[in-house]
Amino acid sequence: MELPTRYTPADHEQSIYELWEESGGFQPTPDPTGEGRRFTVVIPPPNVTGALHMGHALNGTVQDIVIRHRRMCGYETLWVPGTDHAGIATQAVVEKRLFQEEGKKREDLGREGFLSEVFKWKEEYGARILTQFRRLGASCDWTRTRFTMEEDMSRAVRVSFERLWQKGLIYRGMRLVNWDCVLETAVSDDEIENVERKGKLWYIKYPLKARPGEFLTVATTRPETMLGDTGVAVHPDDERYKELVGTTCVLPFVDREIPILADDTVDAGKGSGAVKITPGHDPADYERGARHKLPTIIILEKDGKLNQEGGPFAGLSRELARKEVLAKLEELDLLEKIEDIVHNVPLSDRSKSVIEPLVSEQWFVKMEPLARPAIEAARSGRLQFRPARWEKVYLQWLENVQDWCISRQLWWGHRIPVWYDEDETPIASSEPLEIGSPHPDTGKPIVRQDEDVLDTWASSWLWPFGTLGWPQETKDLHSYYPTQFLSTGRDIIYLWVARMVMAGYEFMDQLPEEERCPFAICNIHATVLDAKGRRMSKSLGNGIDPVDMIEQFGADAVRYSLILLTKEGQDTKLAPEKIDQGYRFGNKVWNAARFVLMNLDGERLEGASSSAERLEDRWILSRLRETISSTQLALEEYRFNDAAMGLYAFVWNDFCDWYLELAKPRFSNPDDPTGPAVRGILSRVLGDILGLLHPFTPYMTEILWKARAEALGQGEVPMLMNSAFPTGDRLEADVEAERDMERIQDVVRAVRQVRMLTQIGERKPIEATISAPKSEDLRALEQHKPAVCAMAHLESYEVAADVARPPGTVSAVSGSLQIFVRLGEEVDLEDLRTVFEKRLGKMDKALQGIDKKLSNPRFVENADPELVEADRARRAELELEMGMLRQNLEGF
RNA sequence: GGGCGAUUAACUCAGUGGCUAGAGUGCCUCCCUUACAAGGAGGAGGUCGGGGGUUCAAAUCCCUCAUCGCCCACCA
Repeated sequence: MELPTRYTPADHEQSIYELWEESGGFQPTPDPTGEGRRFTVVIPPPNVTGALHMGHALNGTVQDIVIRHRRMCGYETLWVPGTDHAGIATQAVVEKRLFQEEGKKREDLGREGFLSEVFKWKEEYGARILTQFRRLGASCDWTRTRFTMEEDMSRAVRVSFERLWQKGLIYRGMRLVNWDCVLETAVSDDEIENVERKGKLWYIKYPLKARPGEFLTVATTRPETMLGDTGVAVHPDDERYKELVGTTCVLPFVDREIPILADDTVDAGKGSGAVKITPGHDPADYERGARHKLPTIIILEKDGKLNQEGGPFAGLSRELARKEVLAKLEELDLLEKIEDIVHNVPLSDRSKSVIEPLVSEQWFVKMEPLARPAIEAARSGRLQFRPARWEKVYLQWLENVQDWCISRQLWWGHRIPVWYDEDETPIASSEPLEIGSPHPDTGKPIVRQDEDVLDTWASSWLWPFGTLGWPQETKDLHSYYPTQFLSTGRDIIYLWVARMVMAGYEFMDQLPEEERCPFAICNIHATVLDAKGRRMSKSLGNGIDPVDMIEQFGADAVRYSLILLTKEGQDTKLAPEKIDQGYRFGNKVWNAARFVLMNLDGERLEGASSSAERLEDRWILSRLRETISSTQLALEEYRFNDAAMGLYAFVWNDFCDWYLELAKPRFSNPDDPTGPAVRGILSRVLGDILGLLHPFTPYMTEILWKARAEALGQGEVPMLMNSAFPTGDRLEADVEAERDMERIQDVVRAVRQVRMLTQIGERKPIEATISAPKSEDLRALEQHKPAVCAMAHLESYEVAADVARPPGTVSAVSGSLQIFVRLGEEVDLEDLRTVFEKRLGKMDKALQGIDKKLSNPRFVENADPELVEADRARRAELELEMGMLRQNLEGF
């Protein structure tokens, strides 16, 4: 196979992906060890409205790394893909499009007609994001792709609802909910966002009933809601108002007499110290109203217009009503003053419109009983968060959990499986009830099904087992539940993660307690920000499209860059040029592989690891062993960044910069007897590098794997994806080789430094004399002359335990080693002197630090003896090296 | 109001009690050396946000302040 000098991802990615998919490797295959190890991940189902963004790309990469790694380790792996119908979001998108393109509202089409429009839309766009996941290289089992609105999932939702109903955990009630006036539905507390905005605080005078001409002033940011007031509250200890408590005032415009009462939730320091109570339209007032048994008056229609309770303002929109109310108050001289303030305004996540708290009839789930086992799951360690600090966030929400408003006044979603008879007696049923059939409890004919649909999370919380077939006892459910790893963003810890855990414990009760938690690890990935540290968003237009990046740099580069940039859970600022780092690394691997392969020539190379003939061979194999084991450990512990950084350093610094360079003269010389050995080792190390990198950069490694097999004359080999992850089984740690190699690197670097700083020239052949007072250094340098000479471009050198500086030479110093290099006539030593002086300065500082420690008896007594010994040795070394540096500086 | 995270080289980030505090990018010098110039070699550059404390020893642990960001909170 001819490999171009640059890696060109676009030429390979699609065909490689097809090969993977056709191989069946994305589908689970039994653990070959017979131990039955399984590893399951369910994808956080992206919204069908969505397109891949950087958060998805990062999370997709993380999941794919885990899955590919476990697959290569022999686990029976399954990664379940799918999409979420995302009730509100999708309905809003389709409604908007319908209105813009055809000028129609959903009511014009009717429920059936509208739903078929949404399904059409879903068919057209729903798969797009999954296609983009494929481009990323995601090794999902696409034969198991699920959608939260498909029939099986709908049934799962109905069954879950019925079960909660039977346990008495579902109730219907008039409650204050967050109302989205644009989408005309209730939304949950978790779907609103408080945004700080400039506003005004209006001070309104309410006439006192018993004292004509006197007023009680209340302050409000929402004057129009006064039409729904049914009381005024002051703090019980507030001297200003004490005597008014128990009396009444009269609400302007509607002439309602409302009581003035004392409530200790009132903050006397805020506003006027008196707060109007609007139980129908304010959460705090709802509580106060209930406490004091005040009536609740609802003044808004579903679309935000005032109803007949608005009196003279009936029919106006809430915005207009506010203006009119204020104008009228002004006219009546009831407006005392106006203050400018900054306050929080609740906005709907979906429509971005201001939420109106509104009392309405909704369905709720009692959450406290469901929360208990979910809390216990985290406390007991059965569920672990990565990073661990997110556990606190999870627990805090669960411990203060509010009942869940699960009804939505939408059409796109799972219709609430509740039917009513002619007396409006409700009954939940997992099997749809026919109109006219008898009500299971009352026997009276069923007349209608509830109009509302369920919150979208009422289906997504079933995802980890619903996708595996629940409520049926399928083989998949048996085999793959519970899952091992879930990775998602922090913004849905409450919305989704906590609810999935609750659902797992609640609905998987056929399993023993310890197997119900839907996943063992919940990984909260980093947030990808723009270059300025802002969230990427459509409105800011600062998003970086992963698909663009994949097209420009390749999927491997996007994956590797994202992992290099995101130390576990730490947010990252991303700019397109940062993807370049991943590409450059890929290109480095590509070229290293190309170089190795062009020198293999179809030789059969076996037993590479046992034929290490030279120091560098032993060294690279020892380094390889260390890299394999640290990568394996990091991946087992979900430390992706550590793994990627470690591989980066091993491949680039150890393998390319040193081993390949040392290998060059050996196989370019046909007479070199170590040629076969070096080729064997190169092929071995390359093979393992490809295996280690495969979870991170699957495409490129797969191509190179095939090329390697060809170069080795192996013919058809299994794809890398389906091959075993490298193990260091046949490798041993070689401490001596690593130590010797370090000395050699020291010498080479020292010579290079002298060459550069004195402008001898990097490659000019020179001779050297080395003083190596330590016996092991002396041995190493005598033994490994070819390596030193090759890398430092020395013709030859002499080495002895103690050598005086020969005349006409300058010396490079490294540790206890001194390398004397013969210089030409006119050489400028200034740069070298500067560097040596600077180094001396640093070393002197270090020496002082050590002296301070060693002269302190408490250190010598308390510290680890090994540490003290190390410091003594270090001190001796420093002194020696400094002495040599000084001597040299004198000679300059 | 409460909680969490961040603050280390010009930039983006590693480093959680003990080597002369590291990497990538950028910068300076040299090199097209037959894998890669999207490369190689060498170099410059940091009082680790401020202050206090614990310790023989602090970028690292504790307290406090500052700045930035995120989340939660009845937000009149």
